[in-house]
Amino acid sequence: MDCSSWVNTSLDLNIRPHHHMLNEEVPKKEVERDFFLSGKRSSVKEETSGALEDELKRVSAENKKLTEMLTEMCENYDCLRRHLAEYMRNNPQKDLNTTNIPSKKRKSDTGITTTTTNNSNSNPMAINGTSESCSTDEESCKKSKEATNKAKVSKAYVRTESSDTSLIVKDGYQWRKYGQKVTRDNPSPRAYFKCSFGPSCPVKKKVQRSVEDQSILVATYLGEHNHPHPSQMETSPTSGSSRFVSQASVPCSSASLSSSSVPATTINFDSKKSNSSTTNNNHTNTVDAAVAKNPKPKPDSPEVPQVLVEQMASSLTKDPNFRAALVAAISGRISHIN
DNA sequence: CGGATTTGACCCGCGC
DNA sequence: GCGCGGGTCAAATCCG
Repeated sequence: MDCSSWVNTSLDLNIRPHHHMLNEEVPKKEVERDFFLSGKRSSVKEETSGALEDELKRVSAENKKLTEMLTEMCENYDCLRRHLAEYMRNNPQKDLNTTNIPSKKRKSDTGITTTTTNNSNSNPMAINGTSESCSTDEESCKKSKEATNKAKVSKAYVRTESSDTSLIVKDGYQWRKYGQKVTRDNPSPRAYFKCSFGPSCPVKKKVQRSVEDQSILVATYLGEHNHPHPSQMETSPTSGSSRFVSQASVPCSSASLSSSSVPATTINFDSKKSNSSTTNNNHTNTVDAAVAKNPKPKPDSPEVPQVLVEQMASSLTKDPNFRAALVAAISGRISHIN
């Protein structure tokens, strides 16, 4: 209610809410007038301004802390990104795909795999698990290019209970299964789903268990939902968290990566090359790629899950959508407190 | 009974 | 041209 929380901060926490004006035009005149009107009221004003100052300090400190945390996360992210780039250089053959089995794959399937192997790093539009372009070096790419231009492709890895044999990835959307196949390179069946949000939504997904680790489900999403996330429709629009879920863009952002319900992430196929020089909007791709690389937990690297968590956290903090949601959430919280 | 799932058949693109 | 394999269709079945 009061204006104390609306300090201009480096986090841009204050997006000029209506309170804001209290600090500007209106108060000046009113304070002046009040001052002349009654001394009693001016003392009240003094008290209030003291409280406001305190509040201001508190919020500023809070803001500073948040900024520091953010900076730290960003540094971690950069560090991880460098490591990833280095790793990619050292292991150019290893793909993001969970199947390391070299297969004489056909191109239709590899509208996906081709995009992973060529220079899609120049794709500034790829955001959060999307691959839109095949590059130029393959003619055969034409068709998959068409396809991928129409349907964005993203991938998510979801750890499930080992006892859980279903091919269900809970990402918040409703899916209708329309087929199941056993593919050659993987003994476990692949399930095909369409978004059940009417025929208007073209999104499809494939779900299959990872070859290396049967407890990991690999969900491949094709296309973008043209409707809001169900959770967004159900919950109040003022809820910061729900807004975040919906803004986490694209398909599948809320699937869980582990049994402990770590928020999941979308994986970009071509992101492994999504270059490290890109800034801001693309950084998530690189990290997602790193995540994508890790679905098969290496026995000799027990720290992997933690790394995943850190990567996701870093990725999230770099995500403008997430930041916007964070700002909204914090702003809401602060104003709620007041 | 209606919607969701299952599953065998079919289609189509690709490699040989 | 043929065979293979992934993706989709649609009838049958299941389930609430």
